[in-house]
Amino acid sequence: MTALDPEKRYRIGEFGALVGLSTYTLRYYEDEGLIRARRDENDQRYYTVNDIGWIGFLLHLKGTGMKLTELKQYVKWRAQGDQTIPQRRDLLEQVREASLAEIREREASLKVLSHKIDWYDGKLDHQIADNESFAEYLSQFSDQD
Amino acid sequence: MTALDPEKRYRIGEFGALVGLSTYTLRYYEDEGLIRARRDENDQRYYTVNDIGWIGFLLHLKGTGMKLTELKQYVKWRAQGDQTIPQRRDLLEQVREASLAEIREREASLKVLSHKIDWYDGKLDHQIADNESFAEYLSQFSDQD
DNA sequence: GTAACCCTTCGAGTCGACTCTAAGGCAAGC
DNA sequence: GCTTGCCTTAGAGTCGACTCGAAGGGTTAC
Repeated sequence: MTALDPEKRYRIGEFGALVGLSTYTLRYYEDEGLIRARRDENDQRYYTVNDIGWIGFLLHLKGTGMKLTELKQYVKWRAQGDQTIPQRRDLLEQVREASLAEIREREASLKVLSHKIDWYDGKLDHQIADNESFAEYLSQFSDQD
Repeated sequence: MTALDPEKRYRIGEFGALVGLSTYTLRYYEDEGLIRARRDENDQRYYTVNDIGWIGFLLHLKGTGMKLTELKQYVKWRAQGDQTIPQRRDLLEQVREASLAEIREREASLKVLSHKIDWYDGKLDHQIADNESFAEYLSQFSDQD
């Protein structure tokens, strides 16, 4: 069991590599108020393993399709304490619905794409094209190809 | 049963409303070689119900996350006839994999977001915050909030 | 007949989220 | 002592996919 030292200071470059963000992006996020970094006696930023949690959470939110502006609003509310929990909850709920809708749309599109791949596979299987059944097959998707 | 007239000519504005694209976008796609429009004796574009199929298919491909550049390549190959079927198939396959990977990532992110919503709901239920269990709960996600 | 629509070219603007450069300067490791 | 990394501010550049505007002119619908 290698225990990670909670005191270890990661400088911005090292930390960026750890969380998968460039130094540019880390500073950019800091400018935008999404994250904070502590500073050493020479004003150089440093992070600890503790900071991974929050950034990971942020990246998950971003991964749902949440925009930076929304993230900024969220962080702002968070800084205002527990009385903004309803707003934060509602924002996340709204993001969740939008994200689920996008997934559903994408899945529908993927279905069409997959059928097309299947059709290509069929066409590749037996070189003799049966254009009659092709047209029939395609009519399922209102796809003229 | 209202049969739609396959001869009916839709001008660009009407057709755009039908497929959910602006006239700008339709002309743009045409410039990019993705679609074609017939012209009347005065060089005005027109479309028929027949054109809906291809555009719908395109929009489905786009809906999987396929980029315009990829779409353009696809259309180019399509114009070259059946000998490019393997390339087209492979391109679609590649798009499919990328798209599925994105869905999986988004689903993982959504799980985190949903847990957070649940947690807010719990917190809203009983006003007395139990910070001990909160920290415990969050540690699941390596989320410091 | 007049408003609303369509045509062309061509270039500029928008949005989102970075990404990088410049300029000038400190700091740490080998 | 020199390379590499970090600091600042401020602004420019990138990518993708539109979106719009101007200019100048034809067309369609009521």
